[in-house]
Order: sequence, then C-alpha cells, then structure tokens
Amino acid sequence: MGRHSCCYKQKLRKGLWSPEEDEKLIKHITKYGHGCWSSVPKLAGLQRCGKSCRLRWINYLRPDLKRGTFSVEEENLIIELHAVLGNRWSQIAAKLPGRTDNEIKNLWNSSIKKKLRQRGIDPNTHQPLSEVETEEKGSAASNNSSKKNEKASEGSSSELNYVEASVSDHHHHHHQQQQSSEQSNKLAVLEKPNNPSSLIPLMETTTTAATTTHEFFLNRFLSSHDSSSTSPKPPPDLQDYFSFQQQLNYGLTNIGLSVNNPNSAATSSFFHPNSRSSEMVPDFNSAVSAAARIKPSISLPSESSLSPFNVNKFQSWDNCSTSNASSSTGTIELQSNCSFFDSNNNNSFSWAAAAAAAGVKAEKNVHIHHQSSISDTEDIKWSEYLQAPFLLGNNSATTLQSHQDIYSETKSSSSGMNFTLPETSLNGGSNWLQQNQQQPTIQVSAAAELYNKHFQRLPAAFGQYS
DNA sequence: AACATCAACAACCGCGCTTGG
DNA sequence: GCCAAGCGCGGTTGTTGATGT
Repeated sequence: MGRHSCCYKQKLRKGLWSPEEDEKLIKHITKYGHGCWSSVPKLAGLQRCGKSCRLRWINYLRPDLKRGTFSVEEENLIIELHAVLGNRWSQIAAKLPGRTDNEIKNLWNSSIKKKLRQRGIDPNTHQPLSEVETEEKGSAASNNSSKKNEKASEGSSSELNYVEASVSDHHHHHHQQQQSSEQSNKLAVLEKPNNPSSLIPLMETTTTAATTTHEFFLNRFLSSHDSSSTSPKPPPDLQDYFSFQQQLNYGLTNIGLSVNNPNSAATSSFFHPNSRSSEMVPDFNSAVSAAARIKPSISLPSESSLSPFNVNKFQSWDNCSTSNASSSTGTIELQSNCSFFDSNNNNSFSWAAAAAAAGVKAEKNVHIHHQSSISDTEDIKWSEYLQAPFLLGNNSATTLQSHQDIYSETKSSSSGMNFTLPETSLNGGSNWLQQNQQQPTIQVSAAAELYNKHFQRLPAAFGQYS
C-alpha cells in the first residue's frame, strides 16, 4: 500500500536529468507551481514519474538552494544535530537553510563519517571509538538483543568528548557537577537505554556511558525544574551548552533585537516546555522565535541592497554572471521586504537576509552581482514558490559561529568551550565573516566551480524570464 | 596514455504515514 | 473503518570526475 503507482509504469525515463527536462520542469513549476506532483510530469511534458520530478526539484532545481561546499561551521552543525537527531536528515536539513536532506546525507556518508573516525569518534554513537568497541564487546557477550537497540539508537546519541584529552581538568569539573545533578535526578525515566551520551562537550564519559542524550537532557531539565519550576534555568553543566544560545541572543541583541535574560526566558524556550524525555531535543526554532518577536529595524552593510530572495537566487545562478554587479554599495534595510523576518510569517526567518547581513561574502562575491539581470517581478514570481519560510533556528551565522570549534580538528586551545562573546553587531556581521574568511579563497573558488559546473544550463532555462 | 581506485553526488527504491473517497 | 493514492523520508545504488599507479 502506498506505493507510488508511477514506479511501475513503463516508458518512464530514469537516470540523470537532461537540461531539456530540467528546463521543462522549471518552466512548469515556475508557471503553475507543482501542485500535485503526480500530475506534474504529464502537464510538463516529461517522461518521468512525479516522484522523480519532485526529487529533482527539491534536491536540485529549487532556486533557494545554497549549494556549494559546506563550510566548517555547517559541518560542525551537522555533526551536532546528528548527535541529537540521528539520521533524521530532513530535520537536520531544516536547520541548514539552502541545504537538502539528500545533500547532507551524502556529505555525512562520504565525508563527515570518515573525518570523525579519523578523529577517533564513532560517527554512529559520537563516542570515542575505543569505548564503542569496548561496549560492543561487552554487549555482544552479555546480550545479543541489544543489537536492535544499537541499531535504533544509531546516530541518535552524542558524545562530544573529542575534547576530553585536552581538557581533562575542565572535564573533571563537569563530571562532578553532573554526578551531583544525577544523584538528585534518579527519577529520570529512560526511553532509549542504549542511546549513550550527551550532547554537551566535556561531559563525563564513563558515568554517561549508558546515559542517553534524551536522558541527559531530561535529567538536566528536571533538575532545573526541581529547583525552580517557575523560572527554569539550566543547571550549571548545561550552561556551557546554552552559551551558544546566549550567544545567539547576544547576537540578536547586538543587532538591534532585545531578548530577555538569556538564562531565563530564552533559555527555557530552548526546549519545548511540554517536552517529554523522548522529546528533549533542543528547540532551536522556539529559542529563536522568542527573539524573533521583535522585528529588527537596522541597517547592515552590504554590497547591494538585495532582497533575501535575490541572495538565494543568485547563489544558484552564478553562471548568469555576465552582468555586472549591482551599482550600489548601500545597506540592507532590514524592514518589510528585506527583513530577517518575513512579514507574512511571524517568527519566520529569511536566512538569506541573515546570511547577507552576516556577511556571507564568499558566495556573495560569486553570485550577488547577478541582481541586475533579474527583474523584481521575477523575484515575486519566484518567491511564490518559496513557500517554506526558513526559520532562524540555529541557522544564523551567530549560531554557526558558536559551533565553530566543535569537532573541528583545530581544537580550542583551552577547552573547546570557550565560546567567545559574539560580536555580531553591525560590524559583527563582518566580524563573523572575518572569522570565516580563513579560507575565503578556497570557498569562493570552490563554490564558483561547483556552480559553474552544475548551473551552466540554468541561464538558458531562465533566459525568458529575465 | 591507460587503467584502477576513490570520492562526491544525483537519483532510485521501498517503506511508512497521511489524506480523501 | 477500509482502501487506494500521494507524499516524504531514509537507505542504497549508480554515475561521473578526480587522482594515483
């Protein structure tokens, strides 16, 4: 049941899409939207199944795709999210605007897995490989039935103890805190016994070997509520972790947003207030939405006054680049149609605007200058198909920055947790840029190459609209 | 230059869930 | 409530280009 009928139909093309097919699909969706995917191929004159069309559009042709190589920050974020969410690629992708689940999945399987193993971290459990091996031996000897649980928990746990070796002292400190906390929280109910670890870097490895991520958060959550049910506050050992959110808040504050005490309201919103233990997943969206209630009205430096949509679009169409850059070296007025927050969607976030504001120059250099070649009316047309507003979540450059050191090979000198106070003010945007421009040339050229490689046919496809 | 190997990425397949008749 | 159609997701495979021998 539920099988896609077209899968069995004959005469349907399979395999790689030709430029002509892409063009047909783009034209059709541009004109009519996709509506019912099963009817798309028919209406668009394609010998493909609707499923294939959908996949092609979502993973490749969508104009809001970021494409290009993943940044270190993005990779770190993926690792962290994977530690919490496991192989829920779509959920991970939702936190990485412009990236598809397929893209992230491929990256994980082809690159990140390998990197983690090289660093002695098991990509499935996010534990050190040695511990994983030990546990596997032990569990294999004692209980074969645990295999299923291992499978079930595969990738859904985390242990960012890659920093352990270098920060044992700090580690010990946290260990003591956690022990104390755990003793007071033995009521915690565990749902996934084999889901080891915690997301928190520096967390104790040995005592949490059988501790799940969810369990950990539950413990901490309960602990915080035990002590203060009316004003939830993260226990000490979570505060490091929350610092990233604080950083986010600070960043927002610095750019003109105000958020209440990041240790109280904003932090409490980090989790769904009604979350059960199995749902104790950081709620990036709500964390941000708290901040998002205040609409910014600020100006940010930019090379052009792009609308968010423009930024998105031109990230994909670098090869239309014969036209020159936009003339203005103006500012982005983060209001109305060029706001972080979509005026039509409360709490929704235009990641492109944020990216522009944060100074994502690497790709901007490549793409922004296409602006003048595309009319505003087309922007409107295209925007109709960008129906999913991107939530700020941890998509912000600020958040990415906070994750910067995590899992990175160049560990932070002291603890790996020394999230510096963000300076994502107006200038902080460029500050972030500066930090991430450690490899600007590489990124720009790589992105340019990739875009050139994959999008060279798009200009023709869109030529009629420009 | 030819071949082998590897990595990256696009696309397919199958399952489960949702929805509407 | 049942069933079929449609959709979305995750796992897997196939293809292509890069690199090494």
